[in-house]
Formats: sequence, C-alpha cells, structure tokens
Amino acid sequence: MLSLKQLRYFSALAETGHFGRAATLAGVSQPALSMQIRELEHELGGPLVERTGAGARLTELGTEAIERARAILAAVRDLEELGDARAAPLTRPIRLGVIPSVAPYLLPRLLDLLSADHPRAQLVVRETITEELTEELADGTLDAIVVSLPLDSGDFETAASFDDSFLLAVPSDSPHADRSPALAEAIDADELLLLSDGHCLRDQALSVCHRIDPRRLKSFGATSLATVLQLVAAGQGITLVPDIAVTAGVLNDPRLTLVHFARPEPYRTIGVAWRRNSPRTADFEALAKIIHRAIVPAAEDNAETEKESA
Amino acid sequence: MLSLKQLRYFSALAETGHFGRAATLAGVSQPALSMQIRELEHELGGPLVERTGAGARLTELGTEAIERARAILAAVRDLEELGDARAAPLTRPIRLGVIPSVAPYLLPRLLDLLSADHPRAQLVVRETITEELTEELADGTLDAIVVSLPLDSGDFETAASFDDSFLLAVPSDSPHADRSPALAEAIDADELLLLSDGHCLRDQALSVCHRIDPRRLKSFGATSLATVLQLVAAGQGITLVPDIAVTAGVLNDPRLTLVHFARPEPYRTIGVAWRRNSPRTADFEALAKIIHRAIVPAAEDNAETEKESA
DNA sequence: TAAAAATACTCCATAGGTATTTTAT
DNA sequence: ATAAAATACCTATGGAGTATTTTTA
Repeated sequence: MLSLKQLRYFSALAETGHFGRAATLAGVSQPALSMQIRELEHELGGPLVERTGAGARLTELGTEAIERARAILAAVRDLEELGDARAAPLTRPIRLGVIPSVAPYLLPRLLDLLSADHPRAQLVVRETITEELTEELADGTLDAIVVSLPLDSGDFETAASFDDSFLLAVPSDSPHADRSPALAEAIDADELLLLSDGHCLRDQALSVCHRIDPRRLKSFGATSLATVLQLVAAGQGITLVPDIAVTAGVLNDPRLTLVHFARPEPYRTIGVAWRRNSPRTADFEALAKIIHRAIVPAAEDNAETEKESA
Repeated sequence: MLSLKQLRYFSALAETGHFGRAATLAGVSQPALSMQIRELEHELGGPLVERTGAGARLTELGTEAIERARAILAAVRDLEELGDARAAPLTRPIRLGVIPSVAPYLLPRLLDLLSADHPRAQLVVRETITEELTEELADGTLDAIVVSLPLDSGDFETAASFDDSFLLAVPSDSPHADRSPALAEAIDADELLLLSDGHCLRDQALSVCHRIDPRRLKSFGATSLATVLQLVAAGQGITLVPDIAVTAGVLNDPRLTLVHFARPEPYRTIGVAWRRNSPRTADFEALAKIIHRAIVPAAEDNAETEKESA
C-alpha cells in the first residue's frame, strides 16, 4: 500500500538526483530510502529512476509521478495546517515569493506596515521570476506569491492588490524627453532596453509596444531594473518602468526623465496568488489588502507631486 | 507525522459515523482505528469528531478536514493508476456515472459499440443526478461521468460528445400538437410537467421556458422521463424531451406527439467529465468520442426519417 | 578503481489484535 | 442498562540502522 513516506523520499530523490544525498535530506539512511523507492516502483508498476553510476535520473514515468507526488505532499501540508489556520490571522510565517520588478519597491513598505499593524506576522521572502514562483507555490515551497495577474498556469486563487501603470524612462537629452505624452508606437526596437527573458516586465513592455519584433531587441541579460535604468541614464537606450519603481523614489538621477504614456495609460495588475485549497486563504486575502494599503496611498501622493512639478 | 493510513481510516469513519463499523470497513479492529484517529486529531490540533453515545459526528474542523483528506486519497489513487494507464487504452474498467435523462437512451448503444470496437473495455455504470455524480467523481468513487456541460462545480476536465436538442412532447389531442414549430413562450406553468428537483433536465427546461416561475409548477416528484411521458400521454400536461430520448425510439405511443421548437432549437451539450489530473485522460477522451459515434449517426438517421414523414 | 546503489542481517518502534474498562444516553 | 469508544497489554510486522557486496562509468 502506497504511503506518504514513499512520496516524501521520492520527492527528496527527485530533488537531489542521488540516493545518498536524498537519504540525508530525508533524514534517513541510504538503504532505508532505497527500499522505499523500490517499494514505490513496485506499487506504480515500473522504474521511477534510471540508476546510473553518477546517481539517479527520473524516467518518463518518474517525471509524471513526481508531479503528482509533490501535489499530494502539498495538499497534505495544507491539511496539516488546518488546525493552525484557525488561530488568529497573520500570526504564522508566510513564505512569500515576489517578482523582481516589484520586490525592491514593495518590500520596504510592506514590512513597515506589517510590523506596525500585525507585529506577530512574519515574512520569509524569495525573489525570482514568475515561472519559478508558480512552481514553488505549486509544490509547497512557497505559501503565496506576489505576481502580475492574471496567472495562466496552475491551480491558484488570486486577489488583486493594485494597478501599476507603466512610464517611459528616457535619457534627459533624448528627443523622447520632450514628447509628452509618450506614444508606444514611437518606440524603436533598437533603442528599447529590457530585462532578460522570463521576466514578466519584459513581456508586459513588449505587449505595450506590440509593434516591436522581440527578435530585433538588443539582448544583454539584465536581471534587475536598476541595471537597465543605469544603461538608460548612460544614454544607451530607453525602457519602460512600472509606476511602483517611480513611487518608491529610487529615480532621482538627473540624467533620467520619466514620461507618462498617452491615456489610457498602459498598466499591469499586481496581486497575490496562493494554492487553491490552502487553509490560509484568509491570511493571503488579508495580505493582498495590506499590500494595497502599502502601495496605493503612496502612489496617490506621488501623482500629486508630479502634477505640481508639471 | 501524518500518514495516508490515518486519512483512510478517517474517511471510513466519516462515511459510517461509527468507530466500529468504520473499523470493519477499513479491515482493522476498532481500537486500531481509534488510535489512528486520535493520532490524526493530535496532528491537526483539534477533535475531528464529536463522540456521542450513538457514534461519531464530524466537527467543523472534521468537515473541512474530510474534504481535503478525500481529495488527497483520490490523488493517491490516481497516482497508483499511473503505471496501468500506460497500458493500451480502454482496457481497464471505467466506473461511469450517467445522468438519468441520458442513461437509458445512451447505454444500450454505447455498450454495443464498445463491445464491438474495444472488446476488453468494461463499464461499471451508476445513474443519478449531477450533484451526486460530481461528488462521487471528486472523491474517486467514480472515474468519469456523462453529464450536461458546462459543469460549474469541481476541478474537472471535460470533453463534449454531442448536442442534444429539446422537443416538446404533448398529448396528440392538445392544441400544441397543431402549432408547429413550438414556441417556448406559449407554454403555461400549469400545463408543464417536469422531473423532480435536482435533475438537470428540469433546470434546462426551465431555462428554455424562462418566462415560467418554477414555484408555480405542479410538483409530483417524478424521477424518470418515462413516468413524465406517461402523464403527458394521459393528457395531464406537456413536457420537454431531449432528442436522445426520441432518437432511441422509445416514443411510439400514438397518444403522444412531438413538436420541434422554432429555430434556433434549444439544446444542451452532453459530454464526459473526469478529475483533472486523472492519469486516464486518454481513456476518457476516447470514451467521449465513442459516445459521439454512438449517438450522432443515429440522430442523423432520425432527422432523415422526420423529414420524410413531414 | 571509485562512487553509488543494492543486499544482508539485526533491532526496535509501532501498528494491530484481544480482553477489558470507562463513558454516555 | 446497553452500546460505543477508550485503555491495557501483548505480539509481530516491517522500517531503519550498520556493515558489506555488487554494479557501472
């Protein structure tokens, strides 16, 4: 009869690709793990890993099985949390993933607000691209993620926190700096600088500038918006920045000018996603609201300031 | 550490509401089951059942937990089937649920076709209303269900098999019998006879006759279309019949007349649904196609016949 | 020939069984 | 008073450890 122990060991084995290290990870001896894997293979009617001299590599059956196994283990973890979740909300640590184009601007405010309003709340933060975040959310490594909505992948529930409009960042001496409001159609492929592949901000910018063929873009593998902005300041090109980065006030380089787009301004929606069926839904909905409060008043202040300076 | 054994026992306990009978169902002694339940309660941090003199009743925590437990057990069952599913398609029995307004007309043809084309295929059929079917599908009691699409509940994948248009069945001496095509607006609440609550055919008929207030309908608790048609034949009223019932040729009572609705004819879509993530997706998609083949040629024949007789 | 996984063998934790007591209606 | 669940106690299965052998790159 199939057991969770087998699935836990199998998950460790898939992670490490190595019986010995998997055993260490699972906190048991190598033969103990080997036995359970063998038993699991017997239950499922075929080999899950190919034993090589260098370790273990998942078979086709193993690849299908590990996905299901991880989903089951995540569901079990959710079930285990049922009791705790009935306690006061936001009193247990949340392992939170955040996309790179939001993390550095959101987190300071969020952590401030959180420690003020919910002193017992605790965040463990991880920053990476959406694809990895959704994977880790699905397999239970993360409890919730802050991403651009809607999400197409996975079986998640979501709550929107705020709309984040795009602005055009150009060198102050560029002709773009005079043209206000900016038009997406006026942007050329050979001047546009974007984050590397996989970053949702890149895809969003491309959908704003739908005229541009992505293959004609310069590619230089930047993974942080700050880097791209340095290049823009140095006159290497122009880029799209999300309002949240502007609002956070990190852009006071005189070599940079920010231009609003013509109405309707393009924007993305940032929100929280979590595993459907997570017992902590209340926690995550509360978190989405707190993120809203962390961003929206500040954004309005900023809008005021810009009107004054205009 | 939480184990599947605990969940299996808990599921049995929730089903029987009785430690002793649950133990029998699970194939262990009562104390063994009691111990595991107690351990599970400890893991989840609260009582799952309220012990009464007469047995055990789920607590609030228990109600939430049993849903998750059943989902986990279903996922485990799916995982266990992974290996088998890699065998030839349609070689393992399918536990199939079918709604009552389809079952008697579909099954004879389906079983015929199946035994001709896939001699090794085997169906275990259960007939009941959609709500029960979806529940049993979700908890793994059924492998697939044949229902009217779209389904609003549950985490299911679906494949449409055929469109099933509605006709009006009236007593041959009714004024409706002359009016052709029929108009939904001409139907009165006090002449319309429908299946009892919960049958999707009832809801579908009501949405065709959207003008009618359901509270004004005669209610007599019929659970089979054949019964309703008997009443219509006896002059008690009129009803909507799905084309599939007509095509099956069960309606040759001279006291009954079938009237087509004005174009566009109202219809419902019948298809197959199964648990998303079931490893037997290929089986069920094949089944949906076979159901299509079982119904559609026959329906076309019937359409021919009707044109000739008109 | 090294590293990795499987086998051999022993031990002990624990799940489960029977008998009995406690509890609730 | 009676049915149901919990407790006590014993047994045995099987999961896990150490030591060792076999495999494969």
